[in-house]
Amino acid sequence: MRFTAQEEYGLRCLLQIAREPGEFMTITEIAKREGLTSAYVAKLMRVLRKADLVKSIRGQKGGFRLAARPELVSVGDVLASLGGRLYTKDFCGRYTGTEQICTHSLECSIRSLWMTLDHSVQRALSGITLKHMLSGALIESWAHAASAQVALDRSETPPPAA
Amino acid sequence: MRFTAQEEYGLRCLLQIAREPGEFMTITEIAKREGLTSAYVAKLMRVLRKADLVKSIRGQKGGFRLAARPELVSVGDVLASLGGRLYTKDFCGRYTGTEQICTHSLECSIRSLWMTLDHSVQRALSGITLKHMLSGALIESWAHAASAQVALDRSETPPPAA
DNA sequence: CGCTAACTGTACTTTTCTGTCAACTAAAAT
DNA sequence: ATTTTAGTTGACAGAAAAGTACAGTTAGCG
Repeated sequence: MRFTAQEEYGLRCLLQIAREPGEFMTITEIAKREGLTSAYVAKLMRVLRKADLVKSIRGQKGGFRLAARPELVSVGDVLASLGGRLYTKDFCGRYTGTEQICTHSLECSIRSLWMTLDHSVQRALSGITLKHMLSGALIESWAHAASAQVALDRSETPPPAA
Repeated sequence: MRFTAQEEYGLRCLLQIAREPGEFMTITEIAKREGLTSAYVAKLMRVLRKADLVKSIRGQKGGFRLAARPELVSVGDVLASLGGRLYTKDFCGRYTGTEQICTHSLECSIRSLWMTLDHSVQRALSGITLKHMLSGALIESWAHAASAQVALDRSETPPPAA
């Protein structure tokens, strides 16, 4: 179980854009700030644009901005766009037979496990928005040695009820 | 964020072994039950053996058995052996500078996010053992439309306090 | 012993994911 | 209109993961 490069770098690029609200940031600028090549950033931005997470304009004065305000953008959606979900319905199809059989066989203990883990991750992600990331709310929650979720719930900017 | 093939198939093989307590199961038998090639199962079993999750004996009458009773084997440990942890300390090293700088920069919001997710996954996995997987406790927890963790806590075989 | 069944280890091939490149299109400035 | 800046696209090369092949070792059995 691991994060993909696309998730890591895509989220970073999105956060760089989110830091300058209202402005359009160019690929070159994002690349410079993150220490990535422009070509790679361009590829990542394409994914984010297709997921409607950013809006782009071309030509001079072009660039990218968030499609919505940071407090409305769930990190869960961002990661799902960049790297997909942990568990999807077609997961079983690649090896196991029909879903009915699967449900009663040993393999499906594993399917349930994957569902459980996906559920946990979604739960943890549900209340975290780009704004939380920008404000350092997550970092603080660790500094206080409490669970991230609990700390977020008490922070100055309460997350929406997912 | 996704599961590796090694996690999926390695855990399946381990569960096949766990189904026949006391016996030694051969690679051929495991491969047959899971529909995998013997060569691939052999590779997976090596990983499990090096993690001390199974014991092997060679020669005729050889095979594999669990190194410990199913109720003592945490699925979290199994997955960590097969695919590593979601977040590790050296994670930042591959791109960011020192940990101090990292803590106060934007990238570290991401580091905190990865830590949060790792924490959630570990929490979900902490109480799940091979025995739970075998007994169908996870499947039942989904059938009752409750969170897996809650359902497990109430099941006939209470998980150890992680 | 010698044969056979079965695990062990290394090296190899194939596939998938990362990251790059070059050619293209759009918009603004002059 | 031309030039320049900047996003768009698809094809490609390198790296990592997945899966295979094969030669070697161990242990039972006759």
